[in-house]
Order: sequence, then structure tokens, then C-alpha cells
Amino acid sequence: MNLNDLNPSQLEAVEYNDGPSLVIAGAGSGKTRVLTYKIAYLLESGYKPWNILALTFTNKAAREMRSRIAAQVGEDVAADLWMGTFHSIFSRILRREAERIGFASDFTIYDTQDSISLIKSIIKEMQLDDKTYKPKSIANRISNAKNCLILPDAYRSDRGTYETDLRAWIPRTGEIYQRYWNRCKMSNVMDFDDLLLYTWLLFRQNPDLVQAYEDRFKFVLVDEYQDTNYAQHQIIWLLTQRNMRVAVVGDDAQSIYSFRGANIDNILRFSELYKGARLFKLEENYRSTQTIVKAANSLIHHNNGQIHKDVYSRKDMGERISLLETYSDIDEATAVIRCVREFNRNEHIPYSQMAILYRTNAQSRPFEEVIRKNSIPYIIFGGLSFYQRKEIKDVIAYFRLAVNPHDEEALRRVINYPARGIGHTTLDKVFDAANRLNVSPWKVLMNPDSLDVNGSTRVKIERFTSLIGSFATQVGDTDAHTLALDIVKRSGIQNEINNSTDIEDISRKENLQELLDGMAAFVDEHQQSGQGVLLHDYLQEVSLLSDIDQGGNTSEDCLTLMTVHSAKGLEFRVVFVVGMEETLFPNQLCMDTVRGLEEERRLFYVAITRAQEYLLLSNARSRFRFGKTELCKPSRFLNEIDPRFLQRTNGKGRVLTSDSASTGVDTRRFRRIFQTKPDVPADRSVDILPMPQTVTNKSVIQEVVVGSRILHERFGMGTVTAVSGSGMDKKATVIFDNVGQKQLLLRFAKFKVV
DNA sequence: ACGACAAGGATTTTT
DNA sequence: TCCTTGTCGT
Repeated sequence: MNLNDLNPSQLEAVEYNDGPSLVIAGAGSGKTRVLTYKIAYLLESGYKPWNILALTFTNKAAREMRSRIAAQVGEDVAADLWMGTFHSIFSRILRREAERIGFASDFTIYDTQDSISLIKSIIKEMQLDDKTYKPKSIANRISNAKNCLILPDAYRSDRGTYETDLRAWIPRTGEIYQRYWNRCKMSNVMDFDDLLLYTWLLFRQNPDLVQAYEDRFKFVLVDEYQDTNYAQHQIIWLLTQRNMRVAVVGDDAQSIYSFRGANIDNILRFSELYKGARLFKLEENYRSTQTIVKAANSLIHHNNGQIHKDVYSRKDMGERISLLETYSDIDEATAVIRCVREFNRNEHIPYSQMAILYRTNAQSRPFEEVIRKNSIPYIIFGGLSFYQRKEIKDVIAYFRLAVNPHDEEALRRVINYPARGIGHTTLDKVFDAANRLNVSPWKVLMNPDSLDVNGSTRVKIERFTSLIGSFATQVGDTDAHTLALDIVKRSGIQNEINNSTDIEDISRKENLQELLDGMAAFVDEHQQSGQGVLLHDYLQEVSLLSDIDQGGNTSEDCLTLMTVHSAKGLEFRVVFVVGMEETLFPNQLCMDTVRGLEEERRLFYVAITRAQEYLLLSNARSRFRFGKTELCKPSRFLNEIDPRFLQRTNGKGRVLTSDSASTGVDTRRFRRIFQTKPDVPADRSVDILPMPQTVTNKSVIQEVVVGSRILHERFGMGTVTAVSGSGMDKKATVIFDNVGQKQLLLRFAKFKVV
């Protein structure tokens, strides 16, 4: 490990490990570098890898970090680190300690769809109207409660919650929550939120375990701390309050997941909780031009209640940020794609170094069409992830049943897929009996005497249970891939899909094959490293996987289209942020509260700071939304960026503002792309001011001494005859070959020493 | 039990 | 507009 790779503030953050620390890492400031070096540093100072716990939000981040650490300290040491997502680490702990909280260690995991589906059936069973009790929003409420560590009992007895629900005309939400809770427990399943909530509960109820894990995790690191919710925050607190060996890294300005329970106060008030915590700020941005960084700063200053920081860049001033306004959303797509092509052709910027970012997935449509017409290779993130596709979910439901036959949602999915004549009527009876007897539906199926069904249905049920039963007997000793092949074949899925010539089914077949291939690879890989190869092991991994984790591994040079949310953590040389309109960005649904609006602003901040060199912001005057053409106003955020960093363009024409030559740096390249013809109306609310002058690099200033020959941008060659002042205030008297004597304040002069 | 049609809803989504 | 969900008829 070479600590010289770090700048002074990074180094400080890495070296301080005697107590709690909060590292505020501005966009592009080398946050991951600090984390990886810090872990390597801890290892060097004597910590054992299994004593270090590092938590991230995505598998991708965890993998990336592990491999970077491996490069420093070796594969074998890195392999022993406790590093992973909150959810995967905690589910590991929960499986180990399952009995303590009344679960079996082979519990399966509900994704969001499963949760909503179960809540829907509960609402139905309670004979409530699902127009009033919208399953999705009830699921949201329950999720929020869990993220706030509120158990069903507490939810139901809390007066405030009850009154809120009453006012929303959903007073029985607490009851739904209670039933949902019981049903999950009965099915031996946990949803994503449970993985956190039960971990907290486990520690809460078992002080001896807290102590055991405290001893194990001698140092805890948390990435993206601004995105933690209350539950995560509390678990970390439980694990670290005695040792106080904890380092959290994040950026309050990039907190954009409050709708998923993330609480920005966790990071803002870290130091109140961890008394004596050291605060480190990483303020040098290594990613973007000065213009982009300063523009982003000017935007984010409109938010209150931040941790103060001065993010700066030492790169060139760079090009101004382009503003593009078009008549319609179609025009917007056309103009932006034209720019993409120009950048690719004229500047030789690969498509993979450009991204189109939008607020909502629906906006991708016009872009996709124009891109297709232009036959530009592209990749769209978002939409249905691989694991959410029906055919994949169906197969995985079989896997889940094999591992845990009590899994209610898995059962519901596949009991009649492929069709085996067990329809609604029968299912209703099964769930009825299960509720009445307070057992899992599987137990009812295994013991159909309690069911009022005819003989033929009974035979069908028996065939199904023995099928699942035979899978279940194999889970302990057959590897995941082999068992999967058996399941796909004997369940009838293979026939179902193979016998169809439907275009849809052909792609289904391919997806299924991809899944199976993936499993083969999983088994292979795990066999070599001596890890588990059973279906349990596979499911554990796959239930906590998202598409971003593996997607985007094409070798082709693709233009990227994604939401701003999914772009977090990424960077591109050229970025287009499109749809900069009121009610779209900021989004209508977030505009009512200051908190919501500030989060939208942070989201825009994230968007801007993805760009390394060029940034274009576009808005359309009209847009097709919900089947209608709507008139759109430019986003207020456009007015919040310091106009000195902006320039108008019309996408085909030249830049529409007076001189951007004063920016000094490489304007020609960009100009070529937006040449000629001013034609956009000047009704702008955004005033374009002159660009601030570039501050010349300190080292260049130091180089200037009496006798130096310099080349000035406007005055040409000259000789320095005198200098006065020092540092940034240094002045020079220069006799230029062609224009005679001039006084230059070096800080502002555009020149180089030759 | 399943296909055909109507109606309603429509953010962002690391796990 | 387009996708998902629910109802109705066979």
C-alpha cells in the first residue's frame, strides 16, 4: 500500500482509527479510495480481516471494494473480510441465529412484489376494499414502520399512527400489518425490511449476542451513510456504541433515497450520537471540470441544513454547461442524439463515455426511437430486471419451495403453473383452511382431510405435493444446477416453454437458459473456492441481487440511458440531463414539501456531478404525458445554477451567448458541435452572464520570474521585466513583442511559460 | 380455467 | 399512451 497515492485529507481520514469518524466525501473526491486504503491500513496495523465489517448498499460496491483491497493485501486476506450489503451480511447473521427469533435457518426472502401480493390477499381476506386500502401504499406504510423499528403491536397501540391512518381512511392498517407479520413468520420468510428489523430485534433481545458480535467486529465501516435508514443506523449503533470503532463515509448532498426510508439526519447528526467523532472532508473533486463543480455548488447552495463543504476542482475551467430548449419532447430527443453523434464523430468520444440521464423511466421512450433510427448502440438500464421477469420468478419460486415449502407466495405462484387444474376455488379453500387452522398452506396441502375438495382435485394436490416433496429431499445433497435442471424438467416448465413458437416464449426460453447457465457458473465457481453449492446458497445470493449488479457487461461501445438515481456513483465524459421541466424535475409529487424539493435538488446535483467534461441540460416546451400533450415550464433548477457557467445552444446551431472565449479552455471543440444560426427566442428567464475568469494554477504563477518568456493568449510572446506581490496576488510587468508593456495580475492572466 | 375486453393508473427503487 | 388488473363469457 502506498499512502502517497492519497491527498492530505484522504490520508488523514485513512490514518485516524482511534475512535468514530465521519468522512464527508464530495462527489468524485475519491471516497472508495479512502475506504479501501483505510481497510488495507487497518489490516496493516494488526486488525484481522474477520474483525472488520464493511457495509455497502449494493453488491457491486462490495465486490468492487473487495477486489481493490485484494489488489493491496492479497486475495486470501480480502476473502476473510466481512464485506457486503447490509442485507446480505445481516441475513447471514440471521440464518446463524434463526432459532432465537423463531425462524428456521432456511427462511426464504420475499421481494417487493411478493410482499405486495401477500398484503393484497390479506386485504381481500379481511374483506376490505382495495381501492381504499391500496396494497402498494399499505406495503409502503408497513415498510416505513419496519424501517423505523416499529413492530405491529407498537403500531397498533400508537395513537398518532392510528389517527394518521384514520384520517387517510385506512384505520385497519395496523391489523393488516399484524397479519402480514404473522403470515411471514408462518411461511418462514422475511422481506427486505425484515432482514434489518429482525437483526435489530435479535440484538435487542440477546445482549450476549451483541457482545459476541461486538467482539467479532472490532472495526465497522459504512459506505453511503447518507442512505441509511433508522433501522440500519440503530443496528450499527448497537454494534459500535461500546468500542466506538466506526467510520462512516458519505455525502449529505447526495442523499436521494428518502422514499425508501433513508434518513439524511443519520449523517447530519452523526457527531451528536458518536461523541467526539472526528470529521474529515474530502473536498477536491478529481472527476469534473471547474465549471461543472462550481455550477453544482451554486445549485446545492439553495438547500439548507447541509454539512458545509467547499468542493473544488483543479482541472481546467472547461466548457460551459449548455442549455438546450426545444419545442417538444421529440425534438429534444432528436437534438440530443444529434449532439451524441457529433461528439462521437468529431471528438471521437466513445458512446460508452456518454450518458443520457432522466428523472423517470418513461422518458426513455422518444430517445430510444431516435437512437434506433440512427443505429447507435445503446443500453437502457431500468425497466424490468432480469430476476423480476415472470419466467425467472416462476422458476425461482420452485427453488424457494424446494428449500422452504411453507413459502406462501412461492406456492401461490407455481401451484398451478404449469396448469395442473388447481384453480382459484381450490386455492381459496386452501388459504381459508390455513388461516382457520393457523398453519402454513403447505401443511394444509399435506393434510387435505381438512379440505372440502373432490377426489380428482385431491389427486392433483397429492401429485403436486409429492413433486415438491421430492425436490425438497434433494436440496441437502444435490448441487443447485443439477437440481434446477431436474426441477425445470419435472415441473413441466421446460415443456411449457419449449412447445411454444410464440415470440415471447422464445425470449423466455433464452432467459431461462441464461438463468441455468448462471447457476452452472455459480456451482463451478463456488466449488473451486470451497463454498456452498446447494440451492440454499444460490437462493441466498440471488434473492439479494439486483440487475445493476450484473447488467451492462456488454463489450460493445454503448450509449447509456438511465435514471438519475441509477447513475449515482457513475461518471461519464459527456452527460445529457434531459426533461428539465417543472413537475417532471422537480417532480410534481415531490414539490409540496421543502424536504421533497431539497431532495429533488440533490438529485439534480447528483446528475450534474456525473459529468467529467461536458454537460448539457435540456427542456422541452411541450411533452406527451399520460396520453396528452402538456405544456411545460423550464425547471426552476435551471435558474438556480449560477448563470456564469451556462450557455444557450439550439442543438444544431452555435452557442447562443456572447463570448465564451474568455473561459480560455478548448472552446473550439465544443463550438464545432453547436455551430451557427441563432434562432431560439430570447425570452429566457435565465440570464447569461460573462464567465468568471479562470484562476491560473499556483505552480504556473510561481514559475514566473524576471526574464521569463511567456506566451499570452491575447498579447502573444513577451518578456517579464519585473514581478511584485506573491502567491495568488503576484503581478508581473511584461514587455510584449508586439503590443508593448502590460501589467498582469497572474492569477487572472491566460498564459503559459515557455 | 382461460381468453378477450374494459378500466384505471401512471415517480425515483441500492436490498 | 401503455401497462397492469379485473370482469365477463365460453
